[in-house]
Amino acid sequence: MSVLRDKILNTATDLFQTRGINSTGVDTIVAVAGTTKMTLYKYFHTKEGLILEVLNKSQQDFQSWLDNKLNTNSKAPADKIKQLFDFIEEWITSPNFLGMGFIKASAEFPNEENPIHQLSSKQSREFRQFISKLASEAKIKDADGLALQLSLLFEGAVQAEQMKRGSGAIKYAKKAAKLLIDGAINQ
Amino acid sequence: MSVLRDKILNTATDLFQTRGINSTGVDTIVAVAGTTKMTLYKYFHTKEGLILEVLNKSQQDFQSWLDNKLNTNSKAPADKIKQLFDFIEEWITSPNFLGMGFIKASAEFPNEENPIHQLSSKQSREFRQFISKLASEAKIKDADGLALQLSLLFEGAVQAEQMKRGSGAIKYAKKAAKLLIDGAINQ
DNA sequence: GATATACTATACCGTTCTGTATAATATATT
DNA sequence: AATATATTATACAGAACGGTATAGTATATC
Repeated sequence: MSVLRDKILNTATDLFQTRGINSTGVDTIVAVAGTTKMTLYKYFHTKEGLILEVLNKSQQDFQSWLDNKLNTNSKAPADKIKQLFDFIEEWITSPNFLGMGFIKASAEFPNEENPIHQLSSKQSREFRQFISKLASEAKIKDADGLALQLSLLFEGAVQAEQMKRGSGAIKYAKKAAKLLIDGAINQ
Repeated sequence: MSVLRDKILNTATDLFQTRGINSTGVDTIVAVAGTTKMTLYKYFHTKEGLILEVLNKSQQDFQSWLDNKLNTNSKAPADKIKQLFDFIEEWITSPNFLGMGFIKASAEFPNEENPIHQLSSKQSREFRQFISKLASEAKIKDADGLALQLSLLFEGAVQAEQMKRGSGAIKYAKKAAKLLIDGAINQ
């Protein structure tokens, strides 16, 4: 919509990931974005509103990127779930990788009543359901079970990479995922 | 050492887990612990010092609990790694479970230069090395590789449980772990 | 009884936080 | 030229933050 609105959104996304959400004040956001608080509060009514929008946009961007990768590279339904972790590896090892929004946000807002925690939890659940859909389309019997296991490997690998850049965790997550997927297919 | 020192440490541990570290002020800690700031700053020179001690004690407590479980229940070396996730399940599903300190702390302090992040990262690495030692003693060839995979499942399951209490993620993590362990043994 | 130690109570400092009020400026539309 | 809109600049309110200074109390030891 507005160029300044986008600039604020992108700046906040970056700062939240690199410095933490609670440690990033709105003054810092507007200073880095090159605007003022009045403009920020015109587009986002509260800091919490901004955080929620940042989380939503981050997840949409990630999901769009992944959808595109899967749709252009994988033909058969079974290929998609088999290649899923190849693209996740590409995403995690990219120099632009700064972490997963909903993983960090849920840790900063641990209370399950908190709207930010609830959105994080929802995004995690929806991503798991997305994997489950891929598994279903690949005619895997216990699609939900496999999806849960793969999501654990995914979140574990992201967590490991957030703790130590270049951890190499995703390589082993990929191997484990392959084993679980092959096991689920031959069942 | 001192009863008040312990009270502050335990109160801070609880509040950090349930409300977040940055969202918990020292005023709140002393109020809940039933003491004053003067006493807190007598035992812990800074809030950061308190956070570091909380993380250390939490990890020591967890590791001691797990060591004890493994030593009293598992006889043969191979039994230990096979039963590891049984005890992790017991820990995660316990009503006292509030999450893993180093996972949340690393998310709240994402900068790798930060002492709190560095301690979190160290604790994650040491736990992985602990699993690797179990695998080695069970004569597993790629002990480090298996340990990394199991730690991903572990951290993924903890993350899932932090997001949604009663997620049931650990049940599927256990199944996946069994598959990976059996695969690594028959190699 | 004097002294040391542990702790409380309270007030405060300087800073930072989210959020708003007010006035000025720039730009485009009518 | 008049008007609406977007944006800046700045100051500030009110609360919370980490941390300290000061004075007083309770308890145990010598």
